[in-house]
Amino acid sequence: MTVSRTLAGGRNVRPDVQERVMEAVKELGYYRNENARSLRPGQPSGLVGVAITNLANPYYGNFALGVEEVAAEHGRRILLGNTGEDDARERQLVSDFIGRQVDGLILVPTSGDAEHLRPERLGDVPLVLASRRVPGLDVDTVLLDDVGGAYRGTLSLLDAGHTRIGFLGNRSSVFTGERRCRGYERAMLERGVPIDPRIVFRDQQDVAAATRAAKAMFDAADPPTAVFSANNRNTIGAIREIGRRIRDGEPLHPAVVSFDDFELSELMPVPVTVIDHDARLLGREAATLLFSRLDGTAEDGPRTVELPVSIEFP
Amino acid sequence: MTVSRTLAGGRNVRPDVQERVMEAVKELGYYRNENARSLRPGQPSGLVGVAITNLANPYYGNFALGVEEVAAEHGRRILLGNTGEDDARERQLVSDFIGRQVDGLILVPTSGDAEHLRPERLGDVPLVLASRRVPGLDVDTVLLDDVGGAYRGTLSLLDAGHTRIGFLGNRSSVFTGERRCRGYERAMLERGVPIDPRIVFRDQQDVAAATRAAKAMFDAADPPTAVFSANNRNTIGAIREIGRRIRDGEPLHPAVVSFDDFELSELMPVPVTVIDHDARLLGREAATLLFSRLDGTAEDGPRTVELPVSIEFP
DNA sequence: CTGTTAGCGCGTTCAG
DNA sequence: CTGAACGCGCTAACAG
Repeated sequence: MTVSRTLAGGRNVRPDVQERVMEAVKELGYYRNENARSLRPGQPSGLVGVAITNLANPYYGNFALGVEEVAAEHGRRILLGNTGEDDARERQLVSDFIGRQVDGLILVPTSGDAEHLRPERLGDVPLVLASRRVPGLDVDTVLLDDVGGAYRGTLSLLDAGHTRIGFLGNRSSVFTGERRCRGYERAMLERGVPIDPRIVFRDQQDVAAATRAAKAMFDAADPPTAVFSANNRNTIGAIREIGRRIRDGEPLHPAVVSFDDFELSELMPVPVTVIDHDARLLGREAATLLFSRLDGTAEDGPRTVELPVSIEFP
Repeated sequence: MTVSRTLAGGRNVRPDVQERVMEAVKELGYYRNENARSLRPGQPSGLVGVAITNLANPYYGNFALGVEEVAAEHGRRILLGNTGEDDARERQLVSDFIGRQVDGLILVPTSGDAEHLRPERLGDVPLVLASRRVPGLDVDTVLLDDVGGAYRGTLSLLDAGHTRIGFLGNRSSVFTGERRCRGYERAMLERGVPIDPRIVFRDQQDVAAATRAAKAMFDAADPPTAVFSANNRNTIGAIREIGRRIRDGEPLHPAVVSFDDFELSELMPVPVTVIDHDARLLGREAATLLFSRLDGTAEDGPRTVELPVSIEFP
């Protein structure tokens, strides 16, 4: 008991006894068992469960870093799982996290159903969604200004005089894919520029698929003079294809707007406008939302934070 | 008790009772408390502590992914911490991990002392080091073939006729920085090409510093005709500087060899040879080493796995 | 200021 | 096949 009190800060323990305790702790290599500590109901475990879709994507690595930083500032540790866009894996991770008594959950949901995330299934474990929403689930959420960013990016192409603007993006079941396409459509509609479905490609989840889509786009009868790419993977694919054609001597020189930054964008063979944002900040924001919930500092209803994006011209 | 038995597989429980249990579990949203489960000594917690230096680096994101994958295959979860190359933070993370009863530790050590990693401090928690070694600590380790890769990369430049080859790398206290420089030196020595310290820069930890170093290198009296870059961060910095000079009209066209891959390397204004390797595989290998130790399948002594690298010419 | 009692949720062990 | 007793390490609550 005296040991417990000492390690808990030393209230009501004689200083000399505290010292003897600390000495023994060092000597024996004693570590307090954190799991036993949180056995008693109501005691926090100090753990936060984090499930993201793809750690190999630098975007999510930065996101995880942001979460980890804020968690550390609050003396918490994170349990990390990778879902790989797999519903079943997400469900499994969430139940395991709950079984391990996490104090809260931060999730980049894979676009499935919401059954396993309902409050009644989660008990009183607070949940924060990041990057994407889950239909029918009204909880704290951190998003990017996808629609606004895509809208402004597309507008910049229209302002430059382009009227044939191709689109490359995620499949529409992906939340961000849908939103970014909406921003593109809104800008086009607003300016009365028709959208040609033959140069809109919305099914590419990796660089290889994006390269193929770009190929098809430039092989079309009336190829676009500009491309809006809705994410990093599609941008890399598009530029890879454009670069190949330029090396092969094709007189091709489309303008590119990319949602998501990438390194050395200034050295590309065509000018690239970047819609930039900070994944680490998104992670920090998600964690901040969660901890305000845990501290009881939060307001009642579910909150949504939408982080701004910035546009960087070449 | 019957519930416990049912959830443990159902041995010695009547099938109809099992069904009623499962039904109630679903109805009540019951989750077995994994922490209480591992309270009894000798019971594994199913947790692995992972500490890496910088999650924002895609290399370590991939590494973490590899570890997570193998851990998941073994029914384990990972506790993830970011050290940011900070000794104190690493010590703190390790003790917390032990307090949480992790079954094992995987660590990309920050180059400090080894006191807190000694077996007597760790109890019987097995430790695997990745990417780097800790002086005086003889444990299971997964490394890349840094020396060999740097050696072969440098040779390829010498074979192409270059005799003034600059070097950009990490500070020498970083284990991989030291090893990659050794490979460079070995190749130069072997061919009798003198190393000019005025074009050897070994102190750059980020892109900005690398850009400055490249600037100094090309501003030197007798600038190099080729550059060996010891890691991704230095490569990006070097190419950024080279690209800027080419755009400004300088008649500059150095060959570049880069330890670490990066996207769109084929579109660079100068040809880039890449020494490529798989961080995810490194993570998988580290986890495999750890679990073989946990299963008791491992041999006695500490093992070192050195993963090969591949050289990709432009 | 220090020690005792009790109970958190689980699984091992032993009785029925 | 099912249940009761016990103890894992810890701390809130209550003596002393």
